[in-house]
Amino acid sequence: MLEHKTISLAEQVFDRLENEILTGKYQRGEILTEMKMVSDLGVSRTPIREALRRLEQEHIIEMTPKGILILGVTEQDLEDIFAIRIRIEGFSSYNCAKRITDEELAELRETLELQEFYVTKQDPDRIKTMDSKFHQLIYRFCGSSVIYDTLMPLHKKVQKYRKASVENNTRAQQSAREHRAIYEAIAAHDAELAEKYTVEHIINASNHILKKEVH
Amino acid sequence: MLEHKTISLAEQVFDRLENEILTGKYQRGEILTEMKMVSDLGVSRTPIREALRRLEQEHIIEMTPKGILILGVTEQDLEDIFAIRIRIEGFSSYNCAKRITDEELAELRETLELQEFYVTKQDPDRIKTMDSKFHQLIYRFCGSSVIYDTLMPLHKKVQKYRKASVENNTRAQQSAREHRAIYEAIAAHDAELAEKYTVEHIINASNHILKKEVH
DNA sequence: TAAGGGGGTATTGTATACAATTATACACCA
DNA sequence: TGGTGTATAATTGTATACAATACCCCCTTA
Repeated sequence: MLEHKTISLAEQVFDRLENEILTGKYQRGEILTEMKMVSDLGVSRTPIREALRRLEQEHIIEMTPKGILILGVTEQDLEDIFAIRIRIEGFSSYNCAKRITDEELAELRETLELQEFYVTKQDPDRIKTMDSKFHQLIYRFCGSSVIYDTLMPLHKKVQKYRKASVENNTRAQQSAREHRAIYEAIAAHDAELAEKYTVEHIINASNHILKKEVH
Repeated sequence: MLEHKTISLAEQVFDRLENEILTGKYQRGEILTEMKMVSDLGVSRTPIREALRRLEQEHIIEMTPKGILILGVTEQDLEDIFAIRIRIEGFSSYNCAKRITDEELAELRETLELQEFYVTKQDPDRIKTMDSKFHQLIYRFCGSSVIYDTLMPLHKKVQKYRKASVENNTRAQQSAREHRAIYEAIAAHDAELAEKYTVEHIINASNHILKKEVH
């Protein structure tokens, strides 16, 4: 029997607030109050505070006596995030290639094909969603919750900056091709190749998003 | 003026529970209840739950309808942790060497000298404390909250397994020497060397803790 | 005898009431 | 006029009361 785990309000509030902050709904330095969230979300302070504690742990907000200080993700954070991802995201794909199941592979493939489809349709929002999901699936399928917990927060924090990237059609096409190469390596269970292609992909994404591209 | 930030009960409970779990006070699979914690800690459920949400985010517990399920850190987790630390901890030291201030350097040095002192005294508990603090200071002084947030949880999760390591006097001496080399490189602001020595140190620690040492 | 349903209990999940702390504005004094 | 102390208001921090849910045991019945 499938256990249909009910999602608590605390969890829902966390997801929503995290998403709003990481997509740039609030400015860094802005201060909210818990009571404002109570009226905005229609939920009592208890689950809101449980969510806020987690957001504080991720260092994207700070709970101060004046209210909830929005920190978000700075450009400097972004540089550090990519410096780290370049060093470990390949390891994630390496492990994934070694232990992925056929069923998981099918889900990864479907995500990739949707991404390719939306690239031809030039639908940036959906491209972004599938691009992001592709990476997240690899984190999940690599078989290590430690890798997942390490990479997931870094990946999520790039959200706001990723959108501009996929709106560039040339980059969107290139990104899809790179994902295809990573997928093929994983499907062939060629760990070394999957790692190599992933590192190259993160380097390219980093260069594009950080606007360090050589002309 | 120094702002003397008062530490909330939620924060204190988090620190205490995290420490108890990561030092192995509870067995993996064991189930506690919030009410038990209320009577143990003399604090109401509210701050306890805020702490539990954070521990759940770190994947060292799980909040289930039956109670608080202890997950802790498995041997497999440990392997993944070191695989990741080998790849990024050098980067942390690299940055640290580049931007550390004289004041921070003094604190790092004092910690190292205490470690060396306790090694001669053969005091495993204090060796462990100073060994751990040395790494944590580098995370702090590297100037990136992203690096800090990434490495700190990984480092903390090794706690339980580190103790056995420092009780081996030969390894304790070697570890102190390695820290000394890292410190000297950082003090000389030689980023490349600091990175090199740090990677070697993590590899050695990994080999020793994971008992993969070549005989 | 085995399978399925129902009630009771223990637990977490949520809302609300109360306490404590902090910042701010303002008055007062040097 | 500047600084300092105090009172007040707004916010977070904590405790408690209430709701919902899942599980377990036992009873019933085919």
